[in-house]
Amino acid sequence: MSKEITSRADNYSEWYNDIVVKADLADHSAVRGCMVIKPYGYALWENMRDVLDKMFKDTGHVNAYFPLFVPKSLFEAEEKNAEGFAKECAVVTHYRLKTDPDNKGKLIVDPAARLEEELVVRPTSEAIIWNTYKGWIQSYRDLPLLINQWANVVRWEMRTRLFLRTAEFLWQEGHTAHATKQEAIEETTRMLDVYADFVENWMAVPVVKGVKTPNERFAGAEDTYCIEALMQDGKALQAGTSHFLGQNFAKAFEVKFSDKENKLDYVWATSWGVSTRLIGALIMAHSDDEGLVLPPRIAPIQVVIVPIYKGDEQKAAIDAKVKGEIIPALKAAGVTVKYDDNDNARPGWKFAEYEKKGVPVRIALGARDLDNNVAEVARRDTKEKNSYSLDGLPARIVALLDEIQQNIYKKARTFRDTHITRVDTWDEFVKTLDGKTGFVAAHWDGTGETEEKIKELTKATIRCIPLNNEQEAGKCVLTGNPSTQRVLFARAY
RNA sequence: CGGGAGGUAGUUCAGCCCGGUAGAAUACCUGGUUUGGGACCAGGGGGUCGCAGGUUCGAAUCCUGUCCUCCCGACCA
Repeated sequence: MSKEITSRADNYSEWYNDIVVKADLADHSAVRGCMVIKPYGYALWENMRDVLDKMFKDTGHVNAYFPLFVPKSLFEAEEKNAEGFAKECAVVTHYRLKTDPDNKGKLIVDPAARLEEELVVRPTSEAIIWNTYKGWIQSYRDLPLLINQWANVVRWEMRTRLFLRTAEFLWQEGHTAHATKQEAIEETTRMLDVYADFVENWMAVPVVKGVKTPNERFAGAEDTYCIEALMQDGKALQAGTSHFLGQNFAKAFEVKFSDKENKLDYVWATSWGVSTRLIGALIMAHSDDEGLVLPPRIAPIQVVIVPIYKGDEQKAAIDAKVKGEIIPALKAAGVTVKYDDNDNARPGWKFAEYEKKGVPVRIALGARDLDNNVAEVARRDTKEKNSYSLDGLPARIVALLDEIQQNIYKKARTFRDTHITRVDTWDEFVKTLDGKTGFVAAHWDGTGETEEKIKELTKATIRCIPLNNEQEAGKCVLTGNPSTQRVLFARAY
């Protein structure tokens, strides 16, 4: 039945690709490393975006839009940031094409149209934004400046995977300026909390909040906070980051403000972002060998209704019930519903199709059901089917959607919790990574050298130092040097 | 960027070694019968064989280049 989708056991990578393509989320494009997000996938992104956008606005942020291009001189102003991204920047060098004199009908880059200064296609927007903020901020009265933008960015990746790592992707980036260090740090953690709230309560993906080690930190940041999620194959995925940028960008772009005492000081900055990568996380956290499994709260279609009938008479009776009563009631209850009465496809085909696409609830309604005043309700997460009375059906569906949301979160949560393994020896460390997989909580001596060595030996990186981490004396799992706390290691996407 | 595999109908693939009028299944269209887990019968339409060169009387097939995809590495603040 599900022969179209490679099973996870057979080939996890292919399974992932199959889900993306066959659930109609996205396609490869003619451009290397770039994807086409299809309407169903984009609808999912729009739902995610709308929820996040509201959360940002509820925490005082406003949206704006900054240019795609960053002059190279601006880009290089904050040295560490520029260095960090240098290897993966697309660069615009010319502004004109012309007809190839040697090859009619073909175009070549016009060598006479070279730009005096190259333009970097933004891999992130700190540079252009801080250059702009310089003109917007004079006094403490202009602060805090709380701006977000929804945009595309380009990072020239060697190896790409739909949603997880593409050369161009969609995201939001928040860029804020504050009068005090304390306030900027509070903003950083506030937005981390917003991300965790969204990913756990809307996407139903449990996350660990933590801080990155200096090695894994955003280039140009003082501290990088992150939320880390665990995928079904036991690999970790960074689902969002929030950076405390200190005064690095303020200094690089000369952004000063006068405080109440009329003293000049550099402002304090944060930036934070989540991207279409979240869709990759969503897929790998919940989906199964039959296809996508979507949490009801962000599913583009929450309920699909499939009529089962013989002849026009039965169809008319079902139509009347569905269009006249069920759909209006569901819509009134805030449920997104699709009635698929397309006569070209048989019910069985539709069942398989909507399972593949991860629609949380399916209602099948036939003539027999009408006689009994019931409907067959199937849930995507457990594949259970039950008949429910048509009286009170909308309320039952609303409750069921909520149950599904809770259930898939719990399932992912249990998987995550049982895949955090405390280990104290190198032997266990390696065995856990290779066998059980998941997060390994181990002592680390705090040095970048040890972190590098472990990465080299096992391909595992320190995903984060969890927030409010328990302090506990121990010995580094690799070097045996003293350590004060355990950190989370994992192989990661 | 290295190593391997691949690109032929909307899709999955055969044909290529050994050059000679482009194939199957499925999807699609028309008509009919159907409809409770991927329906059936009959008829029909659809492909510059990724793209560009070359060899040849003749290229999906041989040669060169190039683009794209997949797998494994390297890379990934």
